[in-house]
Amino acid sequence: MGFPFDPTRPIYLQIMEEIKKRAVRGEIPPGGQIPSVRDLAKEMGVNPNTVARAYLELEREGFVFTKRGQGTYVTQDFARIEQERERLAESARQRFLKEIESLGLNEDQKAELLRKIEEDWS
Amino acid sequence: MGFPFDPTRPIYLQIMEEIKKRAVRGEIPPGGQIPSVRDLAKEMGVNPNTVARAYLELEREGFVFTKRGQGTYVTQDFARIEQERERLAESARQRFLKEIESLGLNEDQKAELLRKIEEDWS
DNA sequence: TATAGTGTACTATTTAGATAGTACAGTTCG
DNA sequence: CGAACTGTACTATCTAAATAGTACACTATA
Repeated sequence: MGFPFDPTRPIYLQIMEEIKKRAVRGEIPPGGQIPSVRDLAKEMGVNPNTVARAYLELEREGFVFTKRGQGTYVTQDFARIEQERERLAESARQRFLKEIESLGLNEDQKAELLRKIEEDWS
Repeated sequence: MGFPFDPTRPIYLQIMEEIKKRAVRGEIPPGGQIPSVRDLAKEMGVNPNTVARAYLELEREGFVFTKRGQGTYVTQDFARIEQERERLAESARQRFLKEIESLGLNEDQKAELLRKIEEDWS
């Protein structure tokens, strides 16, 4: 039990990211129901209030919607989910480039890094 | 003025990372003095106490040392700095791989990502 | 109709992070 | 010596995040 949270970042933000990833991976289909706040809280080992906050923010972003008394569901807009996948991939790429750039590596070191990534993906 | 901090992460951790990056880039040489807590606080627009905490943690890690009444200095151990560069690059790479993996991209999408990175580095 | 499962709205408490302000001891240098 | 720097050590206050507990309105279903 217990989700591997990064202790240096707010849990509710990490829950938001996890829900988005599950939808982007297709683990939850468009219009599909996400776990109830109580279930996910138990699954992740956190307080239900924290999950509720994550769902509230996700709804404000329009990524999920709620049916009162029934549950919370991922948006039915498939393009919205694809857009999220693209956005997450793009920000991961930019964050990586920025971090590497801040280290001032030389060409050889960058090439070596690239080689390792290719190795992982081949 | 004002350093571009990530509001979702503790400032003192980001200051620690910034000091390490400056040393890794060679901006501060081995044994070189880092800014005084008051100067860096002014430069970054934060409270001196926050910078002091970052320096304290950096000293616990052995990355810097202090001379009472004089200042704080980056370790003279060049290997220690190189090790830090390697560690930061490696963790950036792994974080990137993990993030991409969590999105469930297909081979084409991964190849496209790789192409963009190569483009940036060529 | 009762029961269980939804989201949601509270209050209260604790903790970590950040700020503000003050103070002090050690060092350097004019 | 004295002034201007260093790091460091306090106290106090504020805020965001997280927890715990309770409660309520809504919905589906046995």
